[in-house]
Amino acid sequence: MTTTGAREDRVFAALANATRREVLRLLRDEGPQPVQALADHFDMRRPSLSEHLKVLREAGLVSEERSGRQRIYQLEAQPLAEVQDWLHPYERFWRDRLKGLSDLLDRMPDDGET
Amino acid sequence: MTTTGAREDRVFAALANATRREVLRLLRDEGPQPVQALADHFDMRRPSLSEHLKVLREAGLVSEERSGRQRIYQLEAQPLAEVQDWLHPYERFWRDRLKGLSDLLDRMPDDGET
DNA sequence: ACGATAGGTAGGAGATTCCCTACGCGTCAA
DNA sequence: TTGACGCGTAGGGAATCTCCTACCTATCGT
Repeated sequence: MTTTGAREDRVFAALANATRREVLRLLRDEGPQPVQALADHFDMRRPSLSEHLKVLREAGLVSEERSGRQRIYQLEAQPLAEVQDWLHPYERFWRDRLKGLSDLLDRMPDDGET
Repeated sequence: MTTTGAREDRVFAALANATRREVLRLLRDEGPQPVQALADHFDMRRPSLSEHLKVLREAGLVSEERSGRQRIYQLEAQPLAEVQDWLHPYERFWRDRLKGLSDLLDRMPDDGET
């Protein structure tokens, strides 16, 4: 119904690469940009960056808008909102855990396992 | 400074697989379990699942605790908290954007793309 | 029309992923 | 001790990833 898992696969896989995460950061911090401006930040040939942009596009994380002979890329944050939704059911876990842990450590000084 | 990106690579890569995400969900919803109990949920040989567990371990997403000849796996949510932290600077983006979008959709009923 | 510029696509090399079948190691029950 | 059980590791094969060097199309300036 809502998820085959395939969509999330794409988003997470897109995020599993430092270059692509840096592209997202650049688009977030510096706004929409053409490919060349992005490419200047990387030690990589432009066609390789083009493929990273393709991965990001197919994950829905960026969109392109043609402007003359340039392609202006823009951040599309919706898939990231979905990641946050996915994360949500785990939230109580690290809350409970960290809170309970510090609590525990506070009141039982005997434990000390490896 | 704080990140080479290598750690985040591992976490995102670990999450970029439906089997591994399902393992995390099982550990979250059903609590700590030995490998065999997890394996029962998948159409996959046990050694393959073992490798998925290894990936999750190396990403810090699960921990194992030996109990006799069993290995009890447990969810470790801290890397997910780090993912949420990573997500945070993007949050304002989808807030702004979705608000503007629903606004737009509300007042232009003509759209109808393929 | 011509050359330069912006950027995507083709195809290939090397690494990595994801599954498999063997097999090895430690633990429990007899 | 012998065997069965729980689980990891070795090694291999097909697919995918990530980079590269060509090369192609479209647009701009002259």
